[in-house]
Amino acid sequence: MLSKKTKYGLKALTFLANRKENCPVQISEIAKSENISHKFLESILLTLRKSGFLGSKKGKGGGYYLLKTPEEIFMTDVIRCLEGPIAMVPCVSLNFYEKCDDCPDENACSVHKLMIQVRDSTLQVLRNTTLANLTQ
Amino acid sequence: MLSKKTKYGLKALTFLANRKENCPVQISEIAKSENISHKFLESILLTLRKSGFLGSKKGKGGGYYLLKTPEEIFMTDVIRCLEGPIAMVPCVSLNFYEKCDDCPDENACSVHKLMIQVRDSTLQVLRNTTLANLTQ
DNA sequence: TTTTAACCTATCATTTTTATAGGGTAAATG
DNA sequence: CATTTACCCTATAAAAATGATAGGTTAAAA
Repeated sequence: MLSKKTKYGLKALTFLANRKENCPVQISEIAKSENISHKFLESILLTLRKSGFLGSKKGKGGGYYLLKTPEEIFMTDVIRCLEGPIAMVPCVSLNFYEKCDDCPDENACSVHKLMIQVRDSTLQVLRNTTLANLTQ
Repeated sequence: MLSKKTKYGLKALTFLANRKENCPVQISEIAKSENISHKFLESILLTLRKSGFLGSKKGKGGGYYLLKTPEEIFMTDVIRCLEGPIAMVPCVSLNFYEKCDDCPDENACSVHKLMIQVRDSTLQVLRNTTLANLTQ
């Protein structure tokens, strides 16, 4: 299940990408338009800024804006930033690998086998989708 | 992230499918072999029995056994039984559909759009994989 | 009738998720 | 240079989901 954090993050990014001018947009404006709690959205945008997706400006007329063009923002990167691993089990994760406690040999594990296939098919979608594909 | 419930359930099913004879196997034997808590596994096998994947026999020589051949047990069905929806958001779920609170129009939602694609690519894998593909 | 092993319900502990509180800091404005 | 604005940051708490345990019940075999 996709967390609200990731869902809201994607909606906010889409909102920014849909604007004609890439000038700072206030948290409040995004929160209101997308029905998101202001404070919760604030923490999400902060994460996106720290990961290099967004820039920010303080004070009057401040807000958040995209640091890249929508075409350059890949879903793999956004989801890994907000949601964490794309794989459904840590033992098949490319970026967040972890060994399973209960598995003596992961090459013999049936779940491992299946989840590699699921991961790869999900990756194929996410790698070929950018923020630009979500707009309009 | 795949729950332990689903993971353990898949491992147990694979364990049963890998046996030469389809005779009752005790919970304890599966639990020991797969490093799963006996009681937790018990509740999982109960779920699988109630959904028609497994049969059971009480008393001495009792245990659980497959009710279908491994070729007839599809990953879509097992995962929906143990994990719930395959989709990452309820608004794109085929079997567990729910409207989102925050979305006035889901056809205009960027997340909705993306998650339909992810769902479909995952489904393609799970629909084409049976328990038989996980064995040996 | 004793033993075995599944059946069933309730409960609890832990972790994760979601959300809120409240003050701090930088920038624009007049 | 004071005031307002709006992002920055840490801590915390409420809620939900997950993982695990406890303990007795029932059916079947020996």
